[in-house]
Amino acid sequence: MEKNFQQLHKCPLFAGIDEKDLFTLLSCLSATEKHYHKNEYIFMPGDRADKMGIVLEGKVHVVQEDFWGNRTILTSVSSGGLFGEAFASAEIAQLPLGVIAVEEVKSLLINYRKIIDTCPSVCSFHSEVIRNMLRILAQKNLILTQKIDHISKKTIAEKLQSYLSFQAHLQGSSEFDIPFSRQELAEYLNVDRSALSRELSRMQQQGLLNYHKSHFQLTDQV
Amino acid sequence: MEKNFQQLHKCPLFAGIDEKDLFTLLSCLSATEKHYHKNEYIFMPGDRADKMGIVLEGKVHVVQEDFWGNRTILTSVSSGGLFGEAFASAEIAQLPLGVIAVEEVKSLLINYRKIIDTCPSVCSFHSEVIRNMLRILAQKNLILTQKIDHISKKTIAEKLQSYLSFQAHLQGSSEFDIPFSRQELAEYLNVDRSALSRELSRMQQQGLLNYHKSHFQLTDQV
DNA sequence: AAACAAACGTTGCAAATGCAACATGAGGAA
DNA sequence: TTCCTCATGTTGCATTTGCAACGTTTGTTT
Repeated sequence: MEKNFQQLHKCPLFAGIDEKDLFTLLSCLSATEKHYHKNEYIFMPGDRADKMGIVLEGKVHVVQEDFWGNRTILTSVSSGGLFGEAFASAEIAQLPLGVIAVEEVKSLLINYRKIIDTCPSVCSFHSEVIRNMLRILAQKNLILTQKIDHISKKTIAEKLQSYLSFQAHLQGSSEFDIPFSRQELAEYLNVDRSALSRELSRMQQQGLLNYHKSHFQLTDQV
Repeated sequence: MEKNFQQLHKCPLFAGIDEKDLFTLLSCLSATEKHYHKNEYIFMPGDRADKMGIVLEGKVHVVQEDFWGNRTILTSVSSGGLFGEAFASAEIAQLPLGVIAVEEVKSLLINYRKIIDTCPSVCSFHSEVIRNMLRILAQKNLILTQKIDHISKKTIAEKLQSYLSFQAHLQGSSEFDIPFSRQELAEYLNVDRSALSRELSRMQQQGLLNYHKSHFQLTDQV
């Protein structure tokens, strides 16, 4: 268990909490460590959504199946990441999706009530965890909103303008590097890689921007 | 101010809080009511993101401008709705977007610190507000995730299968009504209305479903 | 240097979609 | 009833995109 404390310290849910207080906090939260084999379900669709999990080791997939049986991987969560936190916090009764171990997984499960119900001993770190939880949910919110903003544009060129403008603003300059390769950017924007290259090429011809690999420079119209 | 209390009672941020406690709570939160004229900015891009707002009367738009000056309306918030809550909760320094009054607006502004910092008088409703905040952020999270799940499918048919499967699951039956008109559904899925009609028609021919207006029945393949 | 692999750019072509124009049908008002 | 309006369905056509195949560049290995 000891070595996992290192992991937990990096987990955003425990940000700002002194390492020496972690054990106290974990017992206060009744956190339990569980191990799962490859392809084993951690949460099944229909389970009560009263728990959330932290991946300590390994990788899990959040998966969903539609009416006709088509299976989709919604997200992949690796070491330090959370799963089930949105359903627990939203106070949803039943999970509409499953969480499955992609490989051997060590995970920490926490009952959500233990987080929001103030504990009898009124530990001071408890309120810190709640604030972290708020920050995590809100940040994910913003990330999701941005992504929708980008991918809901009609054409690839518009998606690119939206994404690149956002990056320029984020990095405070019209010249910047993006954190994606072409293939990754294409996946993020839900478009074909070669079609994306084609559009970038066109936009450069039109004088909207210059680029090389992952380095971009947006240019004002003259 | 009195009549606005009715509104506030319906605001999810104050769910579960007794109406008689609202005034105490509001002063505890240092909530201030402000009025805005049509086209007046409530928040400007670059403002400190330390406040959130509740629309009491009227309607506001959350707007963004990209590098080349293209303006987008991200969301529209009307009576009872919140704005700025994600940025405040995410502890973002500066707002990357603006909030503008579409018409005459009455709004309640709350400093986010007042919500998460436990107040000296330790009012019991305070923790209720925090729990509400968590629920609101998490629910919005799920709504956004679902939308991304739907619109990130490649074809219109796949988007429809994703959306309709979700509705079927939500309503617990393979026969259900959707809360959208065709035009609204097309906007939600980011596709053309007539193209959407065309796909629905095809899917019915293929025996995947039956529909009439907003009533749908998903059918198993025989 | 030579050989290879990986990432990216380019392009022809077919499929999907947007767009526009029109048809149909249901419901409301006079 | 008749007329009108609005939501939805239908369809031809142009554009956009996905897909596949191939060319180019860069960096690494031997």
